[in-house]
Amino acid sequence: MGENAAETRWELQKDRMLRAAAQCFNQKGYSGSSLKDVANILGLTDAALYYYVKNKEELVYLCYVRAGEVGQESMDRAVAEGSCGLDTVTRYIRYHVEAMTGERGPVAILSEIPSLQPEHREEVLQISRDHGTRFEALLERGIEDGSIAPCDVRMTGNAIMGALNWVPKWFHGDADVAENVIREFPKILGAGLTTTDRQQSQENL
Amino acid sequence: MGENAAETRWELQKDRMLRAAAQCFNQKGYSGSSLKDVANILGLTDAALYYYVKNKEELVYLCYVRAGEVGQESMDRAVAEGSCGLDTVTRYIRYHVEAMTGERGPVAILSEIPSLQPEHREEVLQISRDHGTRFEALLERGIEDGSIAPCDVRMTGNAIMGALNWVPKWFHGDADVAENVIREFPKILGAGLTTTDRQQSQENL
DNA sequence: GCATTATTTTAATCCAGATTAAAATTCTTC
DNA sequence: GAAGAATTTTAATCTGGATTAAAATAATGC
Repeated sequence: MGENAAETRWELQKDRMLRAAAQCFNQKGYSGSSLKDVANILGLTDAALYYYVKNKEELVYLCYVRAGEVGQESMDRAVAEGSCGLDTVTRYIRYHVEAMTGERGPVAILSEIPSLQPEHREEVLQISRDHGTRFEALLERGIEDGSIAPCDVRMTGNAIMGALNWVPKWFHGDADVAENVIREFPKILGAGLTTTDRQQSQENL
Repeated sequence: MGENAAETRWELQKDRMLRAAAQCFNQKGYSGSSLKDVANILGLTDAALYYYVKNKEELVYLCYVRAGEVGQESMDRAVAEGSCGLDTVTRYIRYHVEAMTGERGPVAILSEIPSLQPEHREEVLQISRDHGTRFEALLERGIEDGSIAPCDVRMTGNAIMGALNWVPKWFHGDADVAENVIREFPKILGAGLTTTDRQQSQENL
């Protein structure tokens, strides 16, 4: 039960590699990132990566699993510490953004799931679906306890998760920017959930 | 002056090709999409695509230019028809979502900009930046005319654009779903801009 | 119907970048 | 400081999918 932080050198290097890969994939795209690019960031040779991973597909796969873990951690913490539904959702947004822009980053954008081999693809999709379902459940809880105005939880979830998923696309490690995201994202995304004046400016068209 | 709809067969086919490519890239990713995949959708052979485009890079490039056009159209229309700043922003969101999920879709996600050749990359980046700037200007206008609560326009813009940019990732043409997005996205994203109760549930951490 | 142009296919190349095997280096332990 | 394991590199191969050239088919105007 004592396997929290990576202990062996191998595990440490592997985690470094996954971050380097995430950085590459987010910035250059999957096809635009050669193993050499990833290896360069680590000061290694492309062939060295094969000591940690079977092939490029497994590298992406592990990036995605890691991204899923980061999301789950944020959600777990939010659920543990949140009071009402809205508070929990807002915390999730904040914690998730904090993680992505901070110690756990960079986190890979799940852009290439279809390139994964069937078993890996299914697994990642399942993780992703579960995460979405968990988030929608939070929204429903908020609607029940009255902290969130009634809404289509599927679409609302899509909107919020979209905004979050896109963060790694434009965030490149600037600490000042990180501060701003952490402050603003929970505001803009959370505030949209409470308001009752939803129908305004919807009249015509 | 009179070049609105594509007229020649060549232009029609080319537009069909761009949509097919966007669909492929969004679903399978760039690397996961072979020219054969794109050609199959059109009932063609991969080599036939070279009649319309110099190479795969240009295909992506044109997809991205087209995506930019769709965004601009939505913004133009919103600016033309909107009243206050908030109304314009809300309209932009609705029009953009309508376009992406409707007649102009599918629209490519700008995931592989770094794979473009330098000139193309610069051009697409410029289009993308301009679009972001225009959107931020809308937010500022709304803050000035009092319809939008003061906020970090850069981050708020990132949040909203992220939610929008992610749509093609999960929307695959279902008309019922389209209805829901069009109804809910302006609500959730627009409502977050007006509220004054922004600071709630921000106290602790 | 024929000549010309537009469009697509067939059948090769061609190549960057993934992958592999063996050798070299570094690290550990006694 | 030598044996053995862990890690990385060097130097090849290997390959899918992009690309190309020439031929075949379809469309159009006369």
